[in-house]
Amino acid sequence: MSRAPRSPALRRDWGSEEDGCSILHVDMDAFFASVELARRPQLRGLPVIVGGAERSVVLAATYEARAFGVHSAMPMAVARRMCPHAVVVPPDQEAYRAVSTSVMQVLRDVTTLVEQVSVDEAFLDVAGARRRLGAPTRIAALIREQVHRRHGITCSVGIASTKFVAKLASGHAKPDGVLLIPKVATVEFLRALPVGALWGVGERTEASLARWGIRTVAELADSDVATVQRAVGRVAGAHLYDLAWGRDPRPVQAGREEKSIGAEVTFPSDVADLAVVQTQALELADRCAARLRHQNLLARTVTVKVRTSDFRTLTRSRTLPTPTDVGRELYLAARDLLAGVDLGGLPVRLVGVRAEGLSPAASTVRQPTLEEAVGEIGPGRREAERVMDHVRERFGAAALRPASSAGVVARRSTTDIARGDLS
DNA sequence: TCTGGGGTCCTTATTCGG
DNA sequence: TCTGCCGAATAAGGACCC
Repeated sequence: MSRAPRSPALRRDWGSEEDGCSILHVDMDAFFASVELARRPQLRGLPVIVGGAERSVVLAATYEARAFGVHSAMPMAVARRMCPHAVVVPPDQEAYRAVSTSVMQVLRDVTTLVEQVSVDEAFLDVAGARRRLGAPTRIAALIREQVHRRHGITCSVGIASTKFVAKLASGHAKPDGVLLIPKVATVEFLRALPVGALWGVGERTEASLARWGIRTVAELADSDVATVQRAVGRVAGAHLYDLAWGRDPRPVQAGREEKSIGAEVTFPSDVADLAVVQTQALELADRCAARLRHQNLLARTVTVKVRTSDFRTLTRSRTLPTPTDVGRELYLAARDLLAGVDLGGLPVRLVGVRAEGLSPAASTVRQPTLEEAVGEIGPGRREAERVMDHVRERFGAAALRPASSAGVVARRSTTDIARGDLS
């Protein structure tokens, strides 16, 4: 699902020397769309778009849909216009996660050195697996065969001496291919690319570099480091310069820890009533807290995010006196923060709640807060939320909601309740 | 054309304690 | 006691990635 620019001409034979090329980047092809096709074979050969209803973007598109100019992150309204006969499938994150977990297991059977980057891609360091399984190209073939046999989906693999080049290589191997960039060919491969291909160069950075006459990786590599740093900043400049010369010392890191857990929603239409925004925040805080508890983590900082109708994004954050995994505590902080945001009289398009400063619950000392002492929140509240976790586990996420966000549910017909629905 | 939801990382400004 | 400096922590925003 990478959006980095590619040059078709670079999908060629760069040599077969595999020594020093122990990094593999495995990337699923049109992942969400492929999963949908695998379980609905009648859709094969058709332009298929995975995406939500109104006010959303394309999450994945089959190559048939891409032929019409549809690509991921494109507004759905635009995609439908470009390809009116496309089959639109709503996303099923649970199904994608399940396939992802199974694919990652295939990779971990190759080596323990697997760094999962997202739901559909991962880096492997196969230096230690060579004796057992053979050369990297052979390992890549093995992985591709296994993934296809188990799930009926294809993936592409990039093989190189560094993570960054392996990732670019997998992008150029797509769809359903393998590309090896021998160590000696690295710089030549990179020079042909536009700067936008470099990791960390998006629209803004690309424009900044262009103002200094830098449009290709070759131009960047041939520039003075100081010039690049003036264009994009000291740290980023030095980093980009190194990447342009194929220098990327970052190792494959297995088992990276999460830094934050968040949830956000875009309203179907903009909301002017702050009470509605706060009620939504309650549900989001609850979701965050449930995930914290599920992973045995506590959060120290709460951040709220608000996007106004003019697409301006504001954030406000607060560090709690003591770390928590209680939804009520996250919500109280979020509610205060929301009340303090100056929206300039504009209605709200999106609201989000994020928990940051995470630490393992087992090793974090929790001091009772004043609110806990007077009983507003605290151990009792925490136990209640744990019970709710169990109910949701058994009866589904919709089984329980905070009372103040249950207005819609309350108005549902009694037949739902008669059918045994707990809400 | 009209822009999701999940994140990470970096920069800059401010505050606070020593 | 006042002032200045420094570093760490916090807060806000923004760019970027999939």
